[in-house]
Amino acid sequence: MNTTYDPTAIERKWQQRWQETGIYEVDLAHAKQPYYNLMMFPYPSAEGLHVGNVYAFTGADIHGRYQAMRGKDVFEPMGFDAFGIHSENFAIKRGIHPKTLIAGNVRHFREQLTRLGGRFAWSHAVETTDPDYYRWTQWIFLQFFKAGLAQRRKAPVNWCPSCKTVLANEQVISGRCERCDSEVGQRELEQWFFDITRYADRLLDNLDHLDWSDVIKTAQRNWIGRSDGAELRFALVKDQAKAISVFTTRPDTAFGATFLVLAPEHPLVGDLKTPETEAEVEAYVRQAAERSQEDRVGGQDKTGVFTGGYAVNPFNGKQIPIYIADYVLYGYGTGAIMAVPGHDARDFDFATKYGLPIVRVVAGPDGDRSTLTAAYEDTGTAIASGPFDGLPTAEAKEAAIRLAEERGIGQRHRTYHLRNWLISRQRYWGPPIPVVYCDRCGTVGVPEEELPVLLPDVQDFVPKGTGESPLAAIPSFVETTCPSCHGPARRETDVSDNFLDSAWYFLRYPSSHDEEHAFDPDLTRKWLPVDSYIGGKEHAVLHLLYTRFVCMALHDLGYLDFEEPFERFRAHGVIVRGGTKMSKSRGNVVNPDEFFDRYGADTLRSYLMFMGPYEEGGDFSDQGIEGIYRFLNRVYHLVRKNAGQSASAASPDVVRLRHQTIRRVTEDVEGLKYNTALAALMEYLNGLQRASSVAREDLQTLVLLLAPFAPHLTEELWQALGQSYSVHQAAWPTYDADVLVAKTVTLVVQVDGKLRERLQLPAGLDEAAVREAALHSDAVRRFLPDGASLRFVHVPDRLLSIVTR
RNA sequence: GCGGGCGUGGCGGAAUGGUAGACGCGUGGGACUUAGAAUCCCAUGGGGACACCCGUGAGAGUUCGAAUCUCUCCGCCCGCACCA
Repeated sequence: MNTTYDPTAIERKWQQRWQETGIYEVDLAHAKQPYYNLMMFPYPSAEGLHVGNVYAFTGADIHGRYQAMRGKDVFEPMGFDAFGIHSENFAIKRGIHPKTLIAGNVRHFREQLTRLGGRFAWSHAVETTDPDYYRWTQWIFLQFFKAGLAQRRKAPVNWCPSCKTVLANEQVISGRCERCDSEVGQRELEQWFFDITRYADRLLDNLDHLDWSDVIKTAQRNWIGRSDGAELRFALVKDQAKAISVFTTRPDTAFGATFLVLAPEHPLVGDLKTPETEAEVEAYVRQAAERSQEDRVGGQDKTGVFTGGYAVNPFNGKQIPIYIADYVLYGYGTGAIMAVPGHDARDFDFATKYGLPIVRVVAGPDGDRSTLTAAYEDTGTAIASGPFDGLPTAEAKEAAIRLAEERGIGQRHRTYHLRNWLISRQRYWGPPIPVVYCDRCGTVGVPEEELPVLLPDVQDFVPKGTGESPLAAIPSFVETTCPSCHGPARRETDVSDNFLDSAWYFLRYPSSHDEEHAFDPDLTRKWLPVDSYIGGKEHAVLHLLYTRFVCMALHDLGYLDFEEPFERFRAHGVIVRGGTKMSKSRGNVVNPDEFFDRYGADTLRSYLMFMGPYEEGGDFSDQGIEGIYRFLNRVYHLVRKNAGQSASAASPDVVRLRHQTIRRVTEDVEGLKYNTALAALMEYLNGLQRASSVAREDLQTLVLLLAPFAPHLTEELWQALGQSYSVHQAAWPTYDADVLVAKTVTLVVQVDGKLRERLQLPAGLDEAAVREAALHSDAVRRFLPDGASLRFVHVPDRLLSIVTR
């Protein structure tokens, strides 16, 4: 008998059997206990599956396998997110058409995912680049267009000079392009937007009820960035009919507003300048336009110039000067602020630099009214504020808003950090936006029956940087007829953002073969919302926010009966190596293929899960993986050696250990604490190896509990134990709480908080008996002063604490 | 600057108010072997006058009892960042 553990042979054998028997496919229409187990589908890069993907998918797959053994009909689909700038840029670099490139990458990814041993329902795989898929991406665009949620308008937008396209706000990271790290500039362009800001309140408020990792909820709350305050109008001195609107969260400090500041791009700047200031103002505006976003934001030193104009502070009637400065952002609020240097640090800096008056209008705690040496930004009591004097900040805010509304100089207002979603891209590799421009009929949506608008198969797909997509250079694509009047018309040549493709893929999985609908109403009702979604934190405000928005909008349009797509979302951690992030430049990237070859998928899966808590990630060590490999070897040999034995009765200790292990592993797997689940299995194995005899049931339990982690090895051992195929369809073991109760316990005795004795006692003793036992111990008595009065704290079966003080 | 997380042996980590360091790596010793590999067994936080003391980033506090709760400080990681 060959008893060597040969992962390569075992894994190949069972992968083939799983495929032949289709055990991971689900009868979607008739499933009794549907459980939708989702993970973030990958971007099929040329480098192949990253170990980060392996980590993410393994953790989610273990969850799916566990749910299946709990009797759920688990649907665990997989797909490929293959449109977008990343693969397009790579294709340009290599001079290979992205279509060719992606096909090869997808093939490679599928092989690797199969080697990983995931329980994927491959018959429902989707590829976002498939016309049968993006046809429905275009369909969603059209529904939004018809509902007025998709609009084309001119706006200042982020422009990546290297990718030669616009970017959504979420794709600009500290002033740089998310994809290529180039510095992003601003351009005023006509673009397509999805009006996600209309949903800002719902996107924010729904978070309270979602079972999601807190990190993600916090990130979304911050990104949406709702703030409540007022919009106030300051009339111009020169022309009382004109006013500057400002947004403030502190209307209570309006009496302290000693000047106004406009963003350099503000439309009223032209009206304000005087012959004396004109040259300086124009120079500043020009300079601001040239500076990159990063430069403007980076420097803490504030710059600005006086426009020459004055406004009236409507609260105290004083004339105050109007400045322009680039610390005020055109894109936020109204692009203008009332500067309250006494109570805002930025305004304080600016006022100090340009010698502007600083007035205190909020007294600090204990009525502190001293002269300010720095901005006082906390709350307090209003002073020097006319009718608001003596009111605490919160009340003064309300009073100020009321007063503004009564006098018609402003109103309550709420604003958001969230911007509308810019979805058009001047690129080739994406779904064409299904719109036609007609001189007579205007902007017309492509009729649904004409979808998909196919992406033409062309040789030259390199972006030109003219602000137009490469598609604009293809007359056969551009020239068309108007669907409405049949006259000559031009197609939209921009493609949609890659994040639109991935904002609905999980709706498509169950309906992947449906040619009539984007998603079948019955299947969708049965399978959605998703039961469990696991993915990376990096998508906290990109994918996860867009997805929620798309579902909410589809719900409002009557296509979905839920508004939140993911009931439960868990963010997994990040794998590092040697304490630092893996990157090509550091040369510390783990190539999964190497480890599949050397140890097998079961070992790599288990090791990745053993490195640390799944939600926190871990440190990959080439030596550490040996420990898991040894563990699986020991499991293999123990089971093989004892498989033939009859179901002999095991010792009570082993029985209790078995039940304890079932409980620990079950609870840990439920809580994604895979590292401690494996530790419990190791302890169990150690216990079985030490035991004089091992019963059949002990081995079966070991195999069942290990099955989600090491699916191939356990399948092999399940067969060796004479059980019927498949271990992955067997029932998860249960434990008996009565068996867990130990007959003897180790009871710890503390004297004044220090551990002095461990007593082996029968379980369930009352306090009097425990005291008696403790006071008989020399180790305890030694620390008890003569004649001291003693106090006792008793924790049954755990501890007795004796206090002498 | 704001928000979130983290800080425990040589290393990854366990313990979320009750035996600090489970489990694994590494290391030392032993068994088996002609030898090695593999495997198995024992030991492994520091100190020590060995029936003890110290120890969870630092300091204080609450408690019979704190890695765990509270406050202050230091350090690291992640997200956002002149958001009015």
